[in-house]
Amino acid sequence: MENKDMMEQTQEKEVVSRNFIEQEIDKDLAEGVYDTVHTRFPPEPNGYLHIGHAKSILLNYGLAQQYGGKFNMRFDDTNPTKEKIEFVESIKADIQWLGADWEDRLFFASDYFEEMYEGAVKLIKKGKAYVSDLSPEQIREYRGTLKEPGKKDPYSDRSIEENLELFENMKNGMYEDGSKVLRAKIDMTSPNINMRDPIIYRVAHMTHHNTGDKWCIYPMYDFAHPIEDAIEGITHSICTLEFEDHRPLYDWVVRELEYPRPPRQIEFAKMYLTNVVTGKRYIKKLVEDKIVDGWDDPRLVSIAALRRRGFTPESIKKFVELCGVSKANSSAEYAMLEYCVREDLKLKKARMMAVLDPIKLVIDNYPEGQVEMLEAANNMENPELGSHQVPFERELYIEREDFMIEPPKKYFRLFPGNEVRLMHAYFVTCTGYETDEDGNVTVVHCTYDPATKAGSGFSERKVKGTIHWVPVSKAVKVTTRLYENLIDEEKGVYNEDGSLNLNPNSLQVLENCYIEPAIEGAKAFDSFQFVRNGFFTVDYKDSKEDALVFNRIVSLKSSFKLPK
RNA sequence: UGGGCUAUCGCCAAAUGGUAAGGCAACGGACUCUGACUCCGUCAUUUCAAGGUUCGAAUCCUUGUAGCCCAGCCA
Repeated sequence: MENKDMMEQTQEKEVVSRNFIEQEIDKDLAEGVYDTVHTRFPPEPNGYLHIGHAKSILLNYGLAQQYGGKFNMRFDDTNPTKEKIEFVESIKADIQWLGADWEDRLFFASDYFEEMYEGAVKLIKKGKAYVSDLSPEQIREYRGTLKEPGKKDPYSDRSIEENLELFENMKNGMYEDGSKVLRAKIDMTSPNINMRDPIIYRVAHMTHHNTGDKWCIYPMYDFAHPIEDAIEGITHSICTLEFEDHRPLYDWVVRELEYPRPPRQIEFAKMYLTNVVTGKRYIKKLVEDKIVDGWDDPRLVSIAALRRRGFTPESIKKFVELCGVSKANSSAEYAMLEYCVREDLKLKKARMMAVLDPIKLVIDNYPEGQVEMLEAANNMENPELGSHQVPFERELYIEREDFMIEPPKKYFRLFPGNEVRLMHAYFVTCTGYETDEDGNVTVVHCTYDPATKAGSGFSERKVKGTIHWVPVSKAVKVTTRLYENLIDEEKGVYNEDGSLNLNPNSLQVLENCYIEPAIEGAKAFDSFQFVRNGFFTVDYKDSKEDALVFNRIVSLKSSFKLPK
């Protein structure tokens, strides 16, 4: 039964168009190049993960799932100068949160240092690698430029025996950092700079977070990565576009090292978000400069920040699927991400009323001191989420924007003489208002019609507007933070003079917000943030609770636009 | 003539020589106890440009144009 379902699903998938990576994999499988699919996510532990990594994680994991293959987690920790153990844990946590399961396959590139060393020795023995004494400056000089070929390294003719000895000496710590490197002997005149005798080992006397002081030579990415993939039996090594030029070298390494069924590198375009700072190094700098709270500041798009902002793993997964995979550089609109979280949460979460900018509403014909409990569905579209009670009384807070003295045409909310519905409660008709000496409205007066109680089936007349409210004496006062995305990338993260180009309204603190007392746990939170177009979620940094979703607050983004 | 890659609606993106999917956004309208949701409708005679091949081209060819990546002992 289950099998049948799965087959149907697969067939359905096949009708739908496949992305170019899936097509490549299909071909490999059909041609018998591989008989399984094994992918991996290989971050360097030098920072927190962000939305861009989510695409890679979910892509790699998804492919493995889809083809019934395996997915590995691997830290690409071949450069101890940049890596920290603290990032290892955060990365693992973020990936787990996203739901990518590496099962028992958690690896460190540094665990393969021995095999990589042997690989290097093998290359030397094949006459395909040599130790060079050139200084970093000389190496650069000899490499040539983008348009001019490089020059032969004067040390490239050393004998195999000499290279072997020198390389062993490198390993044994006989040379200072930067004084010697091991180079692959390929082609100094190649139009592809990566093939001009790339450095594959460098000397770095440094304590590694995983291997400690065992090594003082470390392999370079271009040499290490293909070996890591080959050792783990990776079939499809999926990475981003900037590594396209490195693929010939990747292939060279697995070929020269004679790995059977060598892995294959496939590149796809990174994902950017329009008008949002997505670069890892920018995020890092904003954190280090303390421009933001930390790596999980909700104005960022790190996984931790998105989590804190109320995004769910499902919403991010959906976003990645919606974006698709291609080789064209592109940047998705933030609206698409918001759509995904709305879509995911709308049936899943309880909703409640809240007022961000309160103004008092007095129901003059409602008995003073009377409190009545009204039933409010937690989610009107999903009755399974049940309901809660909201106390209703003579004095309420409503959103300041939900009242206007002189409304423009098509304004459906409260204004003198107009009747609206108080959500989950009664119809009220505005009878007047009070102002202070500056003319600001301080209190709105109204009368209610007891016959119009919600759920009573009243249908004699209809109203166009329904507004949120909260009981004055029982509402919970909270401080709300409204977060906007931080940077308009078109202007650049940094101005030409080096100053930061920040959105000054990226963080608004609203001191005077009220929420319903009804939902358990709500009191525990003191700050909120919102997802535009309808949802209001709790910032649950200090709570392990999932985000509550509030009902839409009309004043946040009304589709009613004031005529100019 | 350094090399590599890319170009399809405001934003993603499919179409693999057979007559331009879909989603987001936007805009109309219906519905509504959230101006939300839902529903229904509109939104590329044309695929960066110009030529060519073909009965037929987004797909093939030619010549251009634009953008991205590469000269770390980073990944």
